Amino acid sequence: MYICVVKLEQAIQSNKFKNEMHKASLNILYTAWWLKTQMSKVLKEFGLTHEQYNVMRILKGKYPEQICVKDISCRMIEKSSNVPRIIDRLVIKKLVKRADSPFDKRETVITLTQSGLAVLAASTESVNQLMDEMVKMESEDATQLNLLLERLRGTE
Amino acid sequence: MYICVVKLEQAIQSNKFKNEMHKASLNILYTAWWLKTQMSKVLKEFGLTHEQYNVMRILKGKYPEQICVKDISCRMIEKSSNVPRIIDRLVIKKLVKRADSPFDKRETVITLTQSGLAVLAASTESVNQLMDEMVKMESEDATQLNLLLERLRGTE
DNA sequence: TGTATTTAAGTGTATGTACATCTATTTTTA
DNA sequence: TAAAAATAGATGTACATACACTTAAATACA
Repeated sequence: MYICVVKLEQAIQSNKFKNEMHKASLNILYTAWWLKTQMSKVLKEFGLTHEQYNVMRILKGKYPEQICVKDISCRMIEKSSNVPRIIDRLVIKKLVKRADSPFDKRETVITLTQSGLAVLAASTESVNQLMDEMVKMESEDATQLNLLLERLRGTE
Repeated sequence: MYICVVKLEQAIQSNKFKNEMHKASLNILYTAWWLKTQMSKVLKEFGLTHEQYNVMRILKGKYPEQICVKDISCRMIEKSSNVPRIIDRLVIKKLVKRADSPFDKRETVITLTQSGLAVLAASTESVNQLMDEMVKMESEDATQLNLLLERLRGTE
Protein backbone atom coordinates (compact mmCIF):
# COMPACT_ATOMS: atom_id res chain seq x y z
CA MET A 1 0.00 0.00 0.00
CA TYR A 2 1.34 3.40 -0.96
CA ILE A 3 1.14 6.02 1.74
CA CYS A 4 1.19 9.49 0.33
CA VAL A 5 1.90 12.56 2.40
CA VAL A 6 -1.42 14.04 3.37
CA LYS A 7 -3.05 16.25 5.95
CA LEU A 8 -5.03 14.52 8.67
CA GLU A 9 -8.39 15.51 7.15
CA GLN A 10 -7.47 13.74 3.93
CA ALA A 11 -5.84 10.82 5.70
CA ILE A 12 -8.92 9.86 7.68
CA GLN A 13 -11.47 11.43 5.31
CA SER A 14 -13.03 13.54 8.01
CA ASN A 15 -13.05 17.10 9.21
CA LYS A 16 -15.56 16.62 11.98
CA PHE A 17 -13.47 17.13 15.09
CA LYS A 18 -15.07 17.94 18.42
CA ASN A 19 -12.33 20.49 19.10
CA GLU A 20 -8.61 21.08 18.51
CA MET A 21 -7.68 18.68 21.29
CA HIS A 22 -9.75 15.90 19.73
CA LYS A 23 -8.04 16.55 16.42
CA ALA A 24 -4.64 16.52 18.13
CA SER A 25 -5.33 13.07 19.62
CA LEU A 26 -6.14 11.63 16.22
CA ASN A 27 -3.16 13.46 14.73
CA ILE A 28 -0.83 11.86 17.28
CA LEU A 29 -2.23 8.39 16.62
CA TYR A 30 -1.97 8.88 12.87
CA THR A 31 1.55 10.31 13.01
CA ALA A 32 2.72 7.44 15.22
CA TRP A 33 1.31 4.93 12.73
CA TRP A 34 2.96 6.85 9.88
CA LEU A 35 6.36 6.85 11.61
CA LYS A 36 6.17 3.15 12.45
CA THR A 37 5.09 2.22 8.93
CA GLN A 38 7.90 4.17 7.26
CA MET A 39 10.49 2.73 9.63
CA SER A 40 9.17 -0.79 9.23
CA LYS A 41 9.73 -0.60 5.48
CA VAL A 42 13.43 0.03 6.03
CA LEU A 43 13.76 -2.53 8.82
CA LYS A 44 12.13 -5.20 6.68
CA GLU A 45 15.19 -5.15 4.43
CA PHE A 46 17.13 -6.39 7.47
CA GLY A 47 14.47 -8.95 8.42
CA LEU A 48 13.55 -6.97 11.52
CA THR A 49 10.27 -5.71 12.90
CA HIS A 50 10.00 -2.34 14.61
CA GLU A 51 9.72 -4.02 18.01
CA GLN A 52 12.67 -6.36 17.45
CA TYR A 53 14.71 -3.30 16.47
CA ASN A 54 13.60 -1.49 19.62
CA VAL A 55 14.74 -4.40 21.82
CA MET A 56 18.09 -4.48 20.04
CA ARG A 57 18.55 -0.72 20.52
CA ILE A 58 17.93 -1.15 24.24
CA LEU A 59 20.50 -3.96 24.41
CA LYS A 60 23.00 -1.76 22.56
CA GLY A 61 22.47 1.00 25.10
CA LYS A 62 24.05 -1.18 27.80
CA TYR A 63 26.40 -3.27 25.66
CA PRO A 64 28.58 -5.16 26.52
CA GLU A 65 26.70 -5.34 29.80
CA GLN A 66 24.03 -8.02 29.95
CA ILE A 67 20.50 -6.95 30.71
CA CYS A 68 17.54 -8.89 32.07
CA VAL A 69 14.11 -9.18 30.44
CA LYS A 70 12.43 -6.95 33.01
CA ASP A 71 14.90 -4.13 32.38
CA ILE A 72 14.24 -4.39 28.66
CA SER A 73 10.47 -4.33 29.28
CA CYS A 74 10.56 -1.16 31.33
CA ARG A 75 12.55 0.61 28.62
CA MET A 76 10.13 -0.34 25.82
CA ILE A 77 8.06 2.47 24.33
CA GLU A 78 4.98 0.25 24.40
CA LYS A 79 4.96 -1.00 27.98
CA SER A 80 2.67 -3.94 27.29
CA SER A 81 5.10 -5.50 24.81
CA ASN A 82 5.62 -9.19 25.43
CA VAL A 83 9.42 -9.09 25.55
CA PRO A 84 10.12 -12.84 26.07
CA ARG A 85 8.39 -13.55 22.76
CA ILE A 86 10.21 -10.82 20.88
CA ILE A 87 13.46 -12.25 22.23
CA ASP A 88 12.41 -15.75 21.08
CA ARG A 89 12.48 -14.47 17.50
CA LEU A 90 15.79 -12.68 17.92
CA VAL A 91 17.32 -15.85 19.39
CA ILE A 92 16.13 -17.90 16.39
CA LYS A 93 17.87 -15.39 14.10
CA LYS A 94 20.96 -15.59 16.36
CA LEU A 95 20.95 -11.83 16.87
CA VAL A 96 20.84 -12.13 20.68
CA LYS A 97 21.77 -14.74 23.29
CA ARG A 98 19.87 -15.83 26.39
CA ALA A 99 21.70 -16.89 29.56
CA ASP A 100 20.79 -17.53 33.18
CA SER A 101 21.60 -14.70 35.52
CA PRO A 102 24.39 -15.59 37.94
CA PHE A 103 22.89 -13.30 40.59
CA ASP A 104 19.22 -14.18 40.47
CA LYS A 105 18.09 -17.53 39.13
CA ARG A 106 14.69 -16.09 38.22
CA GLU A 107 16.26 -13.75 35.72
CA THR A 108 17.34 -14.38 32.15
CA VAL A 109 20.03 -12.07 30.84
CA ILE A 110 20.23 -11.11 27.20
CA THR A 111 23.17 -9.96 25.08
CA LEU A 112 23.60 -8.96 21.46
CA THR A 113 25.69 -11.38 19.40
CA GLN A 114 28.39 -10.17 17.01
CA SER A 115 25.89 -10.76 14.22
CA GLY A 116 23.31 -8.76 16.17
CA LEU A 117 25.73 -5.85 16.56
CA ALA A 118 26.43 -5.84 12.84
CA VAL A 119 22.77 -6.00 11.81
CA LEU A 120 21.91 -3.29 14.31
CA ALA A 121 24.67 -0.98 13.05
CA ALA A 122 23.62 -1.41 9.42
CA SER A 123 19.90 -1.05 10.08
CA THR A 124 20.42 1.97 12.31
CA GLU A 125 22.30 3.70 9.53
CA SER A 126 19.39 3.08 7.14
CA VAL A 127 16.83 4.21 9.70
CA ASN A 128 18.76 7.41 10.43
CA GLN A 129 19.05 8.12 6.72
CA LEU A 130 15.30 7.60 6.30
CA MET A 131 14.53 9.92 9.21
CA ASP A 132 16.74 12.64 7.75
CA GLU A 133 14.98 12.40 4.39
CA MET A 134 11.49 11.93 5.75
CA VAL A 135 11.23 14.29 8.64
CA LYS A 136 11.59 17.91 7.72
CA MET A 137 11.62 19.81 10.95
CA GLU A 138 13.79 22.45 12.59
CA SER A 139 15.30 21.64 15.94
CA GLU A 140 13.32 24.43 17.62
CA ASP A 141 10.07 22.96 16.28
CA ALA A 142 11.03 19.54 17.61
CA THR A 143 11.77 21.06 21.01
CA GLN A 144 8.38 22.76 20.99
CA LEU A 145 6.71 19.51 19.94
CA ASN A 146 8.35 17.67 22.83
CA LEU A 147 7.15 20.36 25.20
CA LEU A 148 3.57 20.10 23.97
CA LEU A 149 3.50 16.28 24.11
CA GLU A 150 4.75 16.35 27.71
CA ARG A 151 2.16 18.99 28.52
CA LEU A 152 -0.57 16.85 26.96
CA ARG A 153 0.39 13.91 29.17
CA GLY A 154 0.27 16.22 32.17
CA THR A 155 3.90 15.85 33.18
CA GLU A 156 4.53 19.48 33.94
CA MET B 1 -0.04 -2.63 35.00
CA TYR B 2 -0.27 0.86 36.47
CA ILE B 3 0.86 3.64 34.16
CA CYS B 4 1.96 6.67 36.06
CA VAL B 5 2.33 10.06 34.45
CA VAL B 6 5.98 10.49 33.61
CA LYS B 7 8.31 12.39 31.35
CA LEU B 8 9.67 10.52 28.35
CA GLU B 9 13.12 10.09 29.91
CA GLN B 10 11.58 8.29 32.88
CA ALA B 11 9.10 6.37 30.74
CA ILE B 12 11.75 4.73 28.57
CA GLN B 13 14.62 5.03 31.08
CA SER B 14 16.86 6.84 28.67
CA ASN B 15 18.10 10.33 28.00
CA LYS B 16 20.39 9.43 25.14
CA PHE B 17 18.66 11.05 22.18
CA LYS B 18 20.53 11.77 18.97
CA ASN B 19 18.80 15.16 18.74
CA GLU B 20 15.48 16.86 19.50
CA MET B 21 13.86 15.32 16.43
CA HIS B 22 14.86 11.82 17.51
CA LYS B 23 13.38 12.51 20.92
CA ALA B 24 10.21 13.87 19.31
CA SER B 25 9.73 10.65 17.31
CA LEU B 26 9.95 8.54 20.45
CA ASN B 27 7.71 11.00 22.25
CA ILE B 28 5.03 10.68 19.56
CA LEU B 29 5.18 6.87 19.66
CA TYR B 30 5.00 6.87 23.46
CA THR B 31 2.16 9.40 23.62
CA ALA B 32 0.16 7.44 21.03
CA TRP B 33 0.59 4.27 23.10
CA TRP B 34 -0.40 6.18 26.25
CA LEU B 35 -3.55 7.59 24.63
CA LYS B 36 -4.60 4.20 23.25
CA THR B 37 -3.98 2.45 26.57
CA GLN B 38 -6.00 4.96 28.57
CA MET B 39 -8.89 4.83 26.10
CA SER B 40 -8.82 1.04 25.96
CA LYS B 41 -9.37 0.85 29.70
CA VAL B 42 -12.64 2.74 29.35
CA LEU B 43 -13.73 0.86 26.23
CA LYS B 44 -13.12 -2.47 27.93
CA GLU B 45 -16.05 -1.74 30.23
CA PHE B 46 -18.22 -1.82 27.10
CA GLY B 47 -16.53 -4.95 25.71
CA LEU B 48 -14.93 -2.96 22.92
CA THR B 49 -11.39 -2.64 21.65
CA HIS B 50 -9.97 0.67 20.44
CA GLU B 51 -10.18 -0.49 16.82
CA GLN B 52 -13.75 -1.79 17.11
CA TYR B 53 -14.69 1.57 18.57
CA ASN B 54 -12.97 3.36 15.69
CA VAL B 55 -14.95 1.33 13.12
CA MET B 56 -18.19 2.10 14.94
CA ARG B 57 -17.38 5.82 15.03
CA ILE B 58 -16.83 5.76 11.27
CA LEU B 59 -20.18 4.00 10.75
CA LYS B 60 -21.86 6.59 12.98
CA GLY B 61 -20.42 9.38 10.84
CA LYS B 62 -22.55 8.23 7.89
CA TYR B 63 -25.50 6.74 9.76
CA PRO B 64 -28.16 5.82 8.69
CA GLU B 65 -26.36 5.49 5.35
CA GLN B 66 -24.71 2.14 4.76
CA ILE B 67 -21.00 2.11 4.09
CA CYS B 68 -18.80 -0.49 2.39
CA VAL B 69 -15.71 -2.12 3.88
CA LYS B 70 -13.31 -0.22 1.63
CA ASP B 71 -14.74 3.14 2.70
CA ILE B 72 -14.30 2.15 6.34
CA SER B 73 -10.71 1.06 5.64
CA CYS B 74 -9.71 4.35 4.07
CA ARG B 75 -11.06 6.27 7.07
CA MET B 76 -9.16 4.19 9.64
CA ILE B 77 -6.31 5.90 11.45
CA GLU B 78 -4.14 2.83 10.99
CA LYS B 79 -4.43 2.18 7.27
CA SER B 80 -3.28 -1.42 7.48
CA SER B 81 -6.14 -2.43 9.76
CA ASN B 82 -7.83 -5.60 8.62
CA VAL B 83 -11.37 -4.25 8.63
CA PRO B 84 -13.24 -7.44 7.62
CA ARG B 85 -11.90 -9.13 10.74
CA ILE B 86 -12.80 -6.27 13.04
CA ILE B 87 -16.30 -6.37 11.56
CA ASP B 88 -16.47 -10.14 12.19
CA ARG B 89 -16.23 -9.43 15.92
CA LEU B 90 -18.75 -6.61 15.83
CA VAL B 91 -21.20 -8.88 13.95
CA ILE B 92 -20.82 -11.60 16.59
CA LYS B 93 -21.69 -9.02 19.26
CA LYS B 94 -24.62 -7.87 17.07
CA LEU B 95 -23.37 -4.28 17.09
CA VAL B 96 -23.28 -4.06 13.28
CA LYS B 97 -24.95 -5.83 10.35
CA ARG B 98 -23.43 -7.03 7.08
CA ALA B 99 -25.39 -6.96 3.82
CA ASP B 100 -24.65 -7.36 0.13
CA SER B 101 -24.43 -4.12 -1.78
CA PRO B 102 -27.27 -3.69 -4.25
CA PHE B 103 -25.03 -1.66 -6.59
CA ASP B 104 -21.86 -3.73 -6.68
CA LYS B 105 -21.95 -7.43 -5.85
CA ARG B 106 -18.30 -7.33 -4.79
CA GLU B 107 -19.08 -4.95 -1.98
CA THR B 108 -20.39 -5.67 1.51
CA VAL B 109 -22.20 -2.84 3.22
CA ILE B 110 -22.18 -2.39 6.97
CA THR B 111 -24.63 -0.64 9.30
CA LEU B 112 -24.82 -0.08 13.02
CA THR B 113 -27.65 -1.95 14.77
CA GLN B 114 -29.85 -0.27 17.38
CA SER B 115 -27.77 -2.04 19.99
CA GLY B 116 -24.62 -0.75 18.28
CA LEU B 117 -25.93 2.81 18.38
CA ALA B 118 -26.69 2.53 22.08
CA VAL B 119 -23.32 1.02 22.99
CA LEU B 120 -21.55 3.64 20.88
CA ALA B 121 -23.42 6.51 22.53
CA ALA B 122 -22.68 5.24 26.03
CA SER B 123 -19.02 4.46 25.35
CA THR B 124 -18.45 7.77 23.60
CA GLU B 125 -19.73 9.60 26.64
CA SER B 126 -17.25 7.73 28.83
CA VAL B 127 -14.40 8.30 26.40
CA ASN B 128 -15.12 12.04 26.20
CA GLN B 129 -15.24 12.25 29.96
CA LEU B 130 -11.89 10.47 30.21
CA MET B 131 -10.33 12.80 27.66
CA ASP B 132 -11.55 15.85 29.55
CA GLU B 133 -10.04 14.56 32.79
CA MET B 134 -6.88 13.15 31.30
CA VAL B 135 -5.75 15.68 28.76
CA LYS B 136 -4.90 19.03 30.22
CA MET B 137 -4.20 21.29 27.30
CA GLU B 138 -5.31 24.71 26.12
CA SER B 139 -6.92 24.97 22.72
CA GLU B 140 -4.06 27.15 21.43
CA ASP B 141 -1.54 24.50 22.45
CA ALA B 142 -3.58 21.84 20.66
CA THR B 143 -3.65 23.99 17.54
CA GLN B 144 0.11 24.45 17.72
CA LEU B 145 0.56 20.70 18.24
CA ASN B 146 -1.53 19.96 15.15
CA LEU B 147 0.57 22.42 13.16
CA LEU B 148 3.83 20.80 14.25
CA LEU B 149 2.62 17.25 13.55
CA GLU B 150 1.55 18.25 10.04
CA ARG B 151 4.90 19.96 9.55
CA LEU B 152 6.70 16.82 10.70
CA ARG B 153 4.86 14.74 8.12
CA GLY B 154 5.83 17.29 5.50
CA THR B 155 2.30 18.29 4.55
CA GLU B 156 2.93 22.00 4.34
C1' DT C 1 13.80 -20.35 60.52
C1' DG C 2 9.75 -21.60 58.13
C1' DT C 3 5.85 -19.80 55.82
C1' DA C 4 3.80 -16.15 53.09
C1' DT C 5 4.40 -12.75 49.74
C1' DT C 6 6.52 -10.84 45.91
C1' DT C 7 9.00 -10.99 41.73
C1' DA C 8 10.85 -12.70 37.01
C1' DA C 9 10.01 -15.04 33.18
C1' DG C 10 7.44 -17.86 30.38
C1' DT C 11 2.96 -19.43 28.32
C1' DG C 12 -2.02 -19.47 26.74
C1' DT C 13 -5.72 -16.95 24.35
C1' DA C 14 -8.20 -13.31 22.00
C1' DT C 15 -7.46 -9.50 19.21
C1' DG C 16 -5.07 -6.71 15.89
C1' DT C 17 -1.42 -5.74 12.15
C1' DA C 18 1.17 -6.44 7.91
C1' DC C 19 1.18 -8.61 3.92
C1' DA C 20 0.25 -12.21 0.46
C1' DT C 21 -3.11 -14.75 -1.95
C1' DC C 22 -7.76 -16.31 -3.54
C1' DT C 23 -12.45 -15.71 -5.52
C1' DA C 24 -16.03 -13.20 -7.38
C1' DT C 25 -17.17 -9.34 -9.63
C1' DT C 26 -16.68 -5.00 -12.39
C1' DT C 27 -14.24 -2.18 -15.56
C1' DT C 28 -11.13 -1.49 -19.30
C1' DT C 29 -9.65 -2.08 -23.73
C1' DA C 30 -8.22 -4.48 -27.93
C1' DT D 1 -18.12 -8.00 -27.15
C1' DA D 2 -14.60 -11.18 -25.42
C1' DA D 3 -10.38 -11.26 -22.95
C1' DA D 4 -7.42 -8.78 -19.76
C1' DA D 5 -6.88 -5.89 -15.88
C1' DA D 6 -8.48 -3.95 -11.76
C1' DT D 7 -11.17 -3.99 -7.62
C1' DA D 8 -13.68 -5.64 -3.24
C1' DG D 9 -13.68 -8.57 0.22
C1' DA D 10 -12.34 -12.66 2.56
C1' DT D 11 -8.73 -15.64 4.30
C1' DG D 12 -4.05 -17.60 5.70
C1' DT D 13 0.30 -16.75 8.24
C1' DA D 14 3.80 -14.56 11.08
C1' DC D 15 4.35 -11.26 14.39
C1' DA D 16 2.78 -8.20 18.13
C1' DT D 17 -0.31 -6.69 21.98
C1' DA D 18 -3.16 -7.07 26.13
C1' DC D 19 -3.98 -9.61 29.84
C1' DA D 20 -4.49 -13.71 32.72
C1' DC D 21 -2.17 -17.44 34.71
C1' DT D 22 1.78 -20.69 36.02
C1' DT D 23 6.23 -21.86 37.89
C1' DA D 24 10.41 -21.10 40.15
C1' DA D 25 13.12 -18.34 42.94
C1' DA D 26 13.99 -14.51 46.06
C1' DT D 27 12.48 -11.68 49.80
C1' DA D 28 9.72 -10.40 53.83
C1' DC D 29 8.26 -11.28 58.18
C1' DA D 30 5.93 -13.71 62.16
